Amino acid sequence: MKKKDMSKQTKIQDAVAAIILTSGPAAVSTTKVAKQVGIAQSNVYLYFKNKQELIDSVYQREIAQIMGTTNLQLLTDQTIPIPKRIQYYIQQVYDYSLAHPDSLTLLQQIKSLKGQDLELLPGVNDPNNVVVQLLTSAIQAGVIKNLPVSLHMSLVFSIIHTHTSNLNAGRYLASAYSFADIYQLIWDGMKK
Amino acid sequence: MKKKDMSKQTKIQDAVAAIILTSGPAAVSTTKVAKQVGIAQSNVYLYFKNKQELIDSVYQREIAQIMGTTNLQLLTDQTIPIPKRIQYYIQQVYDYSLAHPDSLTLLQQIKSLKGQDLELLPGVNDPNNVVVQLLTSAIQAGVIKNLPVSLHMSLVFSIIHTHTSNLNAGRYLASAYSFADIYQLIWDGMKK
Amino acid sequence: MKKKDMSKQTKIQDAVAAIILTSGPAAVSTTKVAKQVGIAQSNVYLYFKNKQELIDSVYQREIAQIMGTTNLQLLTDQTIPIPKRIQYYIQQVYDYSLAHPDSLTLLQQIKSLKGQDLELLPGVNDPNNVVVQLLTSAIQAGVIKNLPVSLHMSLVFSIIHTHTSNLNAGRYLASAYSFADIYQLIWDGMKK
Amino acid sequence: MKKKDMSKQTKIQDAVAAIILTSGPAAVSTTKVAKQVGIAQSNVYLYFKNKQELIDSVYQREIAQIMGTTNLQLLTDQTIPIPKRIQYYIQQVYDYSLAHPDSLTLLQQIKSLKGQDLELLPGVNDPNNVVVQLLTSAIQAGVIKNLPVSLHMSLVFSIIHTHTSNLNAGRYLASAYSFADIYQLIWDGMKK
DNA sequence: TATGAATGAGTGTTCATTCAT
DNA sequence: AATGAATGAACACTCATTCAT
Repeated sequence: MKKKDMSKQTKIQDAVAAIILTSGPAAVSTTKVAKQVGIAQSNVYLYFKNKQELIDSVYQREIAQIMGTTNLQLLTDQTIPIPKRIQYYIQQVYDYSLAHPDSLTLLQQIKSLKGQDLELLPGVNDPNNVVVQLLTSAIQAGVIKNLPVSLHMSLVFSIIHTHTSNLNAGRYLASAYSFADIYQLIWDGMKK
Repeated sequence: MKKKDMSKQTKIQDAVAAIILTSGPAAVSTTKVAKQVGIAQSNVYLYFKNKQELIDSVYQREIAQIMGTTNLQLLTDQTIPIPKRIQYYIQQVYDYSLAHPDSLTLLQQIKSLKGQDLELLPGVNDPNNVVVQLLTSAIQAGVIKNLPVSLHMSLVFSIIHTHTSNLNAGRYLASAYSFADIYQLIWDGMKK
Repeated sequence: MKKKDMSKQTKIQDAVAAIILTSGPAAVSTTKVAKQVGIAQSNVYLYFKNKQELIDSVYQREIAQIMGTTNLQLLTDQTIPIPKRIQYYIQQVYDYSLAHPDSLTLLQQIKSLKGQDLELLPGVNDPNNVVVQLLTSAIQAGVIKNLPVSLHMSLVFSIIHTHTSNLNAGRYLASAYSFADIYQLIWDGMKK
Repeated sequence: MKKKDMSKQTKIQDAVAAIILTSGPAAVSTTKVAKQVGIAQSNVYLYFKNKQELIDSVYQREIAQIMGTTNLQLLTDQTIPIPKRIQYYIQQVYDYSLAHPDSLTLLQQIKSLKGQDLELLPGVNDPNNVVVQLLTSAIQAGVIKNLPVSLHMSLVFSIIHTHTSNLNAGRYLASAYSFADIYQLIWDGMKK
């Protein structure tokens, strides 16, 4: 039913994501995507201008999903102390990553396609970015270490991503480590 | 001069590394590699059985270089307290990464070629691996947190890699942060 | 005109057959085939999964044509005496071979591509094969010599094929020898 | 020991023959040949001007071997009656083919490389050819059917070749059929 | 005699993209 | 909205051949 309701556009994006996750980003081709969706190859171009836009859209969709799941108000609420807000942030990334175990991997894979290691998430350099603002304030307030924001964010993402990948690969059970355990490592690293 | 002395094999590997770093691992093709080296495309196959072996060799070369620069004795020397040995380890990764700013990126890119994010360094699952042993002992001794070794390693690599990439991209000066700063974040995260 | 009506698929197969007959099976390449048909090389893959399937299809087409021209009922009609049925069989091969002078050559050439000389026609080892059944019955009835069926079939095909090739090469006129002449040699060899 | 005494030239020819018999004539390449012999690829060109000459030499060598094993005097001895001489001829082909089970196959494969089905053996059109002379005389003497000599020769070769191939493929035991059985079929076909 | 390095042409195959229907 | 046919460019890889050593 859900499948039935899904637009072709979505189906195509799903196929791209699936191919990336199973065979790597270099394996994505309109041929394979179309075959997987069950449409003609040329059909892909009805929904996406070209391959790059298709892949970009998959990236954007993933970002949008993260943003949609994220409670930005919690992070900007000045009435909540900064450490608490950072904890919320970490928890949100953690929860999202567990709920969508392939999401971070997918983003990282797409990034690697083009070369050069870019920031793990968009907006790391965007001063308007909510998280960047939160962490910047935290540095100024002397709450977390005076290090580049990107280092703090990298800490959050790499630890959670590695943890999720481990779970995904069955290297240990989800019950083996709680959020508190993971959070402790991250926060100990960040905090001043 | 140096170029003159270099064997074709090395030149080819260099070209592969360069292409990966500038255009991503998917952009590597025997055609481009040969063109960059200034030889006929078929010539690549005189030195490498196939493309995969070529790329693998670039990976192995990078690993070998890291290993060559690493002082393993320091890490296994039982007379040195564990925290000190871990510090040596972090310092070695840090120094290497600064001296070879593309090395970690290169390794990460090659890994991502095939899909699925594997461990950043080989031997993470290899119990004989010196670093794995060191960290395992550290956990048993209650020196660092009781979390998967891969999480601790991921912490080390992602922080140092992000830092190096930032420097490489000119986001801030190398003098802006000392090793001590970086180390502090990592060690605070790890230590119990 | 006929060319206009022919599907691309057929044209491609025709080109393959032509190349095999003029330059041998090893000379078949998608490049040459496409050039001969007047299409892009990649176009071949719209109609055939790969080169092997293309060549196989040419083989199958030839077999199908033979089967289509063959009156199998005559060969299985138990009311007709076995020698007469064998004569019909020989006559059918003869007529077909004269009408399609390249057909047997084509089949033989394709067979030789892969190495080892296989049976000249498919189904020589297939006990369900009508001809095999006919000849087997003939042996049991003591009508033809008690020798492997493949020898009898080889006799039929090699004599007729050589004769047709001779005609094709203009070594003598078709009028020089009648079917009766050819048949006599074959039948004398087979019969007990 | 024998191998040690063999000249490189011979070893190369052997490799070509082996490749043809196992993988078909199209699979012959200087690369594979050299690898099989254990020499450098370029080395092949020390002994043969080019690939064609190499393959031709393998062909010639096979022919020469047949000729060497054949007792030509028996076939031209006018004191022996023609039917007896033809029987000797058939027996010689038979014996040779059993002793060198791949020889006829090899010759046929090489022929097929170039396209067009040529005569099965060289000299079929050469009036000086001993066998052609024998069969021509036989026709004139009214001993065998008045059909093209090539048909008679094709009869001999195809039957014996098919029989040998069957043995080679283990389709039946050599003891299952005697020379007399095979000879009977051939001679019944030829004789007037 | 023997080799390894070199190369240009060729192989089969896949690709992203376009276009008429 | 959807398709199939078409294509040129790229791909990895193999080849026959040459040449300096």
